[in-house]
Amino acid sequence: MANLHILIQSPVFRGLTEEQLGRLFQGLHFQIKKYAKGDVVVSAGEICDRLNIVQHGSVKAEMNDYSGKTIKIEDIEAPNPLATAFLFGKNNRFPVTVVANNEVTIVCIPKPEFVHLLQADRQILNNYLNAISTRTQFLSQKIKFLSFRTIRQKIAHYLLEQAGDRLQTVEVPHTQEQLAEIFGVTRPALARTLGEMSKEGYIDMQRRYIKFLDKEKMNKLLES
Amino acid sequence: MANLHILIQSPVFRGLTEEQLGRLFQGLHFQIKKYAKGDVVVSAGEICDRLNIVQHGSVKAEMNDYSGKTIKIEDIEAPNPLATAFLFGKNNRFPVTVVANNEVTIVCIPKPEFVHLLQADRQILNNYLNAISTRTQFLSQKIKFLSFRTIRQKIAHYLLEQAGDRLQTVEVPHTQEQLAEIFGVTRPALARTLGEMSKEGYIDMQRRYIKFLDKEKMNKLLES
DNA sequence: GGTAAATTGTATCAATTGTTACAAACACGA
DNA sequence: TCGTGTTTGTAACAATTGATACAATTTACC
Repeated sequence: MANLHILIQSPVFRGLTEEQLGRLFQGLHFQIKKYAKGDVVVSAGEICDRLNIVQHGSVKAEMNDYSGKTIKIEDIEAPNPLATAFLFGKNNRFPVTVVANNEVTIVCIPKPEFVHLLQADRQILNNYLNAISTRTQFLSQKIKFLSFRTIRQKIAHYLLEQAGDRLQTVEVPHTQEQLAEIFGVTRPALARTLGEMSKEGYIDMQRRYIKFLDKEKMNKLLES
Repeated sequence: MANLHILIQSPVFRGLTEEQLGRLFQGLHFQIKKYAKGDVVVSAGEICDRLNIVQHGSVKAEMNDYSGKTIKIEDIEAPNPLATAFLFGKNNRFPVTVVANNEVTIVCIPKPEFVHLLQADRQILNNYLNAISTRTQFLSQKIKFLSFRTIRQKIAHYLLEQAGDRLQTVEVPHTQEQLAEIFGVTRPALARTLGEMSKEGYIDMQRRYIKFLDKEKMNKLLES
């Protein structure tokens, strides 16, 4: 059997020993597919009825906008799975087209077989549930963030979150450039708003260190 | 054993027969808890190490903003589960405080026991995976939507999505008020933008019926 | 300590959207 | 048919942010 042990490093099979992995894959019905650079691994709209894991190489996920132009979404390196959110759920079609970046091998496990794996091994089950759940949590957070209208609100939310129980000073672990990226705003707009909030007595700011002056006032920003 | 058959209508146990459900719950270690109106079912920050399903009655999920004021997030009616995304994944703490709206009973299955159920019954496994995956898909869609900056882009995205393969006319199944809500903008702003796009030759609009005049031009709006 | 690169502060103007208000068109039941 | 409530069209002004440019400050490295 080919070099499956690399799969132990994938989020789905992590935590297994080589023996366990070997045993589980014995008698399992699966394929290993090879692709050359530029080959289409899956097309957008195709039914997702199998778990694909990149074994070697890397692939890119692309999307077509409505005019047919393709936009690159992300790169997926070995040994990571493709589109774990579309193997189950209401929408069982790949939302993206996946293209090989170089010589690629893909481990391809049909959905019924994978369900067997989930039932047979608690570690795999936990891994998979954790992976999807973590993603859901991440997306929820992101939406919460995007739903704040003004930059002031985003700043307030971010700082209060960072602060947690600490009452005084927060060291921001990002540059303004990065923060602006996270907030989805331009860097000067962020700096301007920080400046305003400083002048208006919300915070006292020394570069990366931000001190709360009036938490109450700041909380009110988030109430609209 | 109490009236567990109602659980068959919950997303987690749907598709099971009463016999199957009965067999699975025999020997299962679980609790049924009762709460009076106003009781706190779970507090925000509490560790989520069990699956809670509302068996009778309804509960509300609340969140504290940073100033301690509580905001109602949603109501959960029987027979639906609480916080399915936080039983697994990196963050295992409830993000919300759950309070009983009336007399409530909650079926409470410890995580290890629930993992047993997932392994023992393929239907439950599929139900649970489908539930989380569908939610992930929903959130992904929503984020894609929120990531469009201008109202024109949101309109273009929405209309092209609605149109699908149809080339001509779309009937919008919402009022402008509702659409504005979905887009996260004010109603007059939406109407204004629709008017502009009409004048500029993107669309021809008769109330709920919108006709594409220049799909190419519209696609270009989404390319920034 | 000095220099180049990175980071931050600030300013100006245009574009977009929110806010508020009111009129016009439509839908529906009496 | 006539009102009445809902939905849509439109307008004026304020607020917010994007875009762009450049100066000031800090940091890192030699």
